[in-house]
Amino acid sequence: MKIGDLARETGVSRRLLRYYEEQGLLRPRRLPNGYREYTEADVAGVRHIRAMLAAGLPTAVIARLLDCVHDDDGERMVPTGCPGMVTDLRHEQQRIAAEIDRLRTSQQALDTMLTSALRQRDPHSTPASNRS
DNA sequence: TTTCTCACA
DNA sequence: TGTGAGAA
Repeated sequence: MKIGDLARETGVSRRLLRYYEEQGLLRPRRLPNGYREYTEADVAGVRHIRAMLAAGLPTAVIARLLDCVHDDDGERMVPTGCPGMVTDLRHEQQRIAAEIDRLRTSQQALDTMLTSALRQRDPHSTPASNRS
């Protein structure tokens, strides 16, 4: 199928499908006219890519992990196990945990600034309620 | 319709 | 990570 067909079937824009190829996530073969030719397997492939992106994985990692996953009769993405896969996932999990810590620190700093700014404006107001 | 590239958020 | 525009 051509890029427009895959875009329709997956709901992912043609532009984005080209971007995924550029990142090494998809490897369509080329027709003599230079057009990309995709297979049915690429439909599942795009679903897997979307799922991994949603999990916060960067494209470089997804490129490695994509071959370590297969499709469970129609719907689910199932890990088949690859050397290094668990290591990669653990590493990403740690990276995300660190990122959350960093964001928490930012949030705390902003809360402090906001509280003090509000006190300047109205010294009698109660502290800002923090959603944390 | 599709390709690629440059620029940009 | 993802998009828009322009030219072929």
